Amino acid sequence: MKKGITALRKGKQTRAAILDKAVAITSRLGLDGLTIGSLAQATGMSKSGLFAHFGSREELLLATLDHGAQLFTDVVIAPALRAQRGAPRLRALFGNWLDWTESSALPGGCPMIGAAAEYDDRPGPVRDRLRFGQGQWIGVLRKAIRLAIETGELDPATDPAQLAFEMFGIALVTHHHRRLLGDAGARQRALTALDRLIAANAPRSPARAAA
Amino acid sequence: MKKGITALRKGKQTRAAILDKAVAITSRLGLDGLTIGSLAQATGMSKSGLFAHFGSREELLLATLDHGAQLFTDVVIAPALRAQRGAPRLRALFGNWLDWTESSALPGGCPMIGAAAEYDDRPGPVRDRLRFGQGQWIGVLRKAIRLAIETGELDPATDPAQLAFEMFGIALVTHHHRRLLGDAGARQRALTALDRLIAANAPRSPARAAA
DNA sequence: CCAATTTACGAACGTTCGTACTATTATAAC
DNA sequence: GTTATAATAGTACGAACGTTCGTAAATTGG
Repeated sequence: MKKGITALRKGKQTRAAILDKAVAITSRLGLDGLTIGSLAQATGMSKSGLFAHFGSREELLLATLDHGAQLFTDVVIAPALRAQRGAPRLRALFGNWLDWTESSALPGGCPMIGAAAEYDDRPGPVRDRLRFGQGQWIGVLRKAIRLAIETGELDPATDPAQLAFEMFGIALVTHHHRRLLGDAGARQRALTALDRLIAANAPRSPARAAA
Repeated sequence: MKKGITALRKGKQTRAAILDKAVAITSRLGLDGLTIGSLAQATGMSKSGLFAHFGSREELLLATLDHGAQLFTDVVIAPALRAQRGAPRLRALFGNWLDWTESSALPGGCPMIGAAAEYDDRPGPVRDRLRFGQGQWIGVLRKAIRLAIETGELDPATDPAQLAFEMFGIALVTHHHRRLLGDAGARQRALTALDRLIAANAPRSPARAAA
């Protein structure tokens, strides 16, 4: 038998394949649209065979969110960390974020944004997982902002939480406008907004960048 | 028999009562969560009796969106139009918008925002209706911005579309942070962000406000 | 008050939902 | 190669889904 470099056992790799499809479906139809039957059909498996991988639908939803979060980390965060800390990294994070919502693997945009809108008022494990993921991501954003303050590219008086909040808003409205309204210029508007956001938080006394 | 001042026939007023509940359910569970059965239970009606008012589930969804839009107009737009044109009206629109998402009639926040996230990738009458409503609202925002330019409270170089876009983003992230993350300070952050937005678009040469 | 019409109900349809069980096949370890 | 185990399929279930139909009750207009 051939064993790939990853040496994944059969079950694990079909599970991963299932979750790829699950993330895509969630992207288009939301978590509510992710049913065992439709997912089985999409993967060519039987309902019961697929079901055995997760034990319950809720576990499937949680696994899908985890899979999506892992994908997000790989595609959005990790590459941006290779950019120079400070403003370049902040812009890279933001740009990758916008790209992510247009990824071909996500026919309906960011699955977490959709899921958040669905589950923000439904207490339970799904919402908890969502909160955790979004909290992690906001933490990454805030840290990148703090580093930009350290490099002198942002004013020391900048509130990282406030700036992350506003950046998040731009990402959400970009998603909203492009997806729902078909606004092709949304991305450009988003970049314009980010520029103004950074400019508004530029150092008041033009101290040269350090580090 | 007593006939109210509105002189609504029986059917119309139960229909309105149904739609009130429908909007509330949509607020919490989204359009996907709005089922004939649950809505019948919430109103104390039979499934078939309720169904007869709409003829199909899709028609129920459309009627729910229309009802929500009407509510939005009454609660958010109309009162703000009594504020002085220009910056005051713009702030009133924004503030009413934020209040709307916390309205007691909407236990899960703005139903249109939730529905938009669900249906932004599902072509059909529901998405079309959603687009129309959101487009109308954006039009109102842009007009208010244009008036603020005319009164001299915003710079003539201000792009109404860009500013409306960014305001929309703040509203979305406020909704997101408060609902999902339980961020009680979201509203204050939103007002701070709006202030910054207006300040950033303040007239460059301090021409006195006209009109 | 009566007749016409609107409004609501109850029962049943076929489908899909999530899940439980059993059986069968494919894989991994020895 | 044989055996133990993991992975998939098959079947069936009760519940909920949207929808249809025939009928009873309530409301309306004359």
